[in-house]
Amino acid sequence: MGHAVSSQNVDIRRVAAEAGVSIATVSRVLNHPERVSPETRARVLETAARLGYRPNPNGKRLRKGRAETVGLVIPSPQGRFADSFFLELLAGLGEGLSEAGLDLLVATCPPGSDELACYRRLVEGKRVDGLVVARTRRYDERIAYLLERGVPFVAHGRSDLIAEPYPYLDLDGREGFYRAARRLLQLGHRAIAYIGAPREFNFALHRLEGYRQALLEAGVPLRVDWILEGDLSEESGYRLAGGLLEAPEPPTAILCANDLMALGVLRALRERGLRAGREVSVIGYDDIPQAQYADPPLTTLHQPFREAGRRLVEMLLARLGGAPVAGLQEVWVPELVLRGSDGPPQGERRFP
Amino acid sequence: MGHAVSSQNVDIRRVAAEAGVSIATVSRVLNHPERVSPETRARVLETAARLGYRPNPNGKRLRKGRAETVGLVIPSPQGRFADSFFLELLAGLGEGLSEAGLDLLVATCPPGSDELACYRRLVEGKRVDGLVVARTRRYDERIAYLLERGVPFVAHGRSDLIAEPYPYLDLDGREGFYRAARRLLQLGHRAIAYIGAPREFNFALHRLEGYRQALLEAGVPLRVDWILEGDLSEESGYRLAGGLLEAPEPPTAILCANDLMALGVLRALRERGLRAGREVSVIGYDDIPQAQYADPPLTTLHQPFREAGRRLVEMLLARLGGAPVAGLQEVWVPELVLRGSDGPPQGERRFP
DNA sequence: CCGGCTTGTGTAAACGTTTTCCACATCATA
DNA sequence: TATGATGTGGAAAACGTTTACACAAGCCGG
Repeated sequence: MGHAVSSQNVDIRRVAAEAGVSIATVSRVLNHPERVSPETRARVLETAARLGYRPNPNGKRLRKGRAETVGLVIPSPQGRFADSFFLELLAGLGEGLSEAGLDLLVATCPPGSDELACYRRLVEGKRVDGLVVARTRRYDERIAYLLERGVPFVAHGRSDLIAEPYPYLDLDGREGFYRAARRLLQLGHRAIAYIGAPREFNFALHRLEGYRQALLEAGVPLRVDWILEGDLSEESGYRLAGGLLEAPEPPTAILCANDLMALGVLRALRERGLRAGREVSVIGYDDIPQAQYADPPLTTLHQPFREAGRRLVEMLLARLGGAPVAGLQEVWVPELVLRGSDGPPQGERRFP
Repeated sequence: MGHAVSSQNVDIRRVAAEAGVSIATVSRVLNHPERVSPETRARVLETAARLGYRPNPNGKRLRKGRAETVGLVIPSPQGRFADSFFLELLAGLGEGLSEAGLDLLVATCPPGSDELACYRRLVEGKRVDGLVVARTRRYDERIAYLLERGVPFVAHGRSDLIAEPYPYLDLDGREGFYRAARRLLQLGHRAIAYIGAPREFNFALHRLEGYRQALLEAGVPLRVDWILEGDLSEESGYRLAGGLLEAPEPPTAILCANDLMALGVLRALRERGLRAGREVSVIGYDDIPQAQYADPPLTTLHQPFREAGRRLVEMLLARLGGAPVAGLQEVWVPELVLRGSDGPPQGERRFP
């Protein structure tokens, strides 16, 4: 009945005194309830609740030698931070972690500073028990570092050039773009260009590979002047699309390694009076929020980032619990969501 | 010369022994360098560096009774998380905090759960020394709670219904929309509609007030059927714009309380074959990344969230240092950035 | 030449937990 | 009734810091 007390500074000692037991017992009630008799357990729980007792995390952390915290480093680029990926991931991570009673430590890495230093600060400063590594690169020095130090972590995305096994959850860009390209081929397209991502990123090669495979299977020869590399920005999509469209023989479809570049392509089309989904088909990748408000709404590959975040937490928890890496490698297939930016090619069209 | 040692478990005792001093001296060297003689200081620093010593934050936190951590609670709505606001803010906070040697604890608050519980967990669980409160509401129970408990915090945005003073940094929505409305008036518009935000949010009233003031000063009577309230989503902008445009006497300009709704308005216009910036002018608020890629690019009010984040850290630091609230209340004026979605009204136009 | 002040360092006591012993009942069993 | 086995709870030792206090040495002015 007693309502909450001014829980200003109630520690385990206070609870113990109030309940007429030793602090060890209080601790046991909270951490190993089965090792204490039901009567005392009930009594302790009651007084703890009455006093509003919350174990001080720092005492706990110090004693247990753990941080009870998981880290995430977000690179924060110079300009606008258009990247909702991290926010979605964050939501998933946060939900999963709070259920597990762990804290989430977020460090942002300013553009200039080297990223690895941020990781070092968290790891060597014992601020986290484990980490989530996002946006993996082809050879990812962060992963190499964490493996070398034996720090538990999970990666969102693979890093193909790292031999040693580690836990990851990846979205299958190869399969995704294989499906996207097949969609275009089935619509009748044969002149399909590809605007890719910097080779540094691991996913860049996977996506390109999906595109190649689909075309080769369909007997469509690859054209080297239709395989471009952007920097993932809207601007670069716009620029590269301009080049493609001005060429004597422009493609009838353009596949983009991310939505931002696809939006740039849409802009380039609009400027030339071309309609996406009619004269030229465009497919993106990521399904960022803007995609559905684009004109026309962008056909793209959806990646369930929030769900990925939740799953990553489960995997990390397993890893922290000592589970072997073997069972902790997953690849999900992104879903092709059809909107308005793709359609059958229009045979008669010709533009300079 | 000696290169880094296997810094696996080097604690202050180890450094002390190696340097031939007591642990107190090592601690002093690190925390109060001036209280130790230059010679020993140099010797200790050298050995600490050689051993790769990093003070264990948990020991420190326990002893000092502080968490050395600042908290931020991000509400994570159900659907897509289109809100780059938090990411920008996060970047600013992260940069500022890491300079100050503080950690940033991010908690995400799932839609169902009550937000206050998240704050309570952080505060009463002694997980943070201070908090940043974003997206303040007209009467903000989070602020009331923090004030009541005497927890240091800074708010991004004001909460008008709270009497007691507290530190905040706000963007002046009144002034912002006053300027936006004046811009439209100067272009010659007289039929200006307003799509606002839920009254629950504090900024909603400020923005509306700016709109009203500008119109009243210009002698333009307010029309109640032109003052609408959306829910900040693209969808609601689209829907409300539809209503405005179908009316017998549609407005020539629409002011929106955020960019997302403005994008919805643009979509509604496109569907009706109307061009934003020609037949109807549209101005948004926030300058989200999508704004510059919209068709046409959206004229809007820019809010420097990252800079705000940095400043908020400074303010919070001052507050943690015991500075009085008085000097910690700032209001910045957002900047009107002209893009393509506004223009002079076209007198002869009429549509059903 | 001595009391007091300054300067530099060491000793030891916290900070609030968890956990490893141990001690003590209680109880069934021989 | 002695003897383990079992269950329960207490005492105390960590975990790695910071800091109040004590102490020794050196310096100063009287």
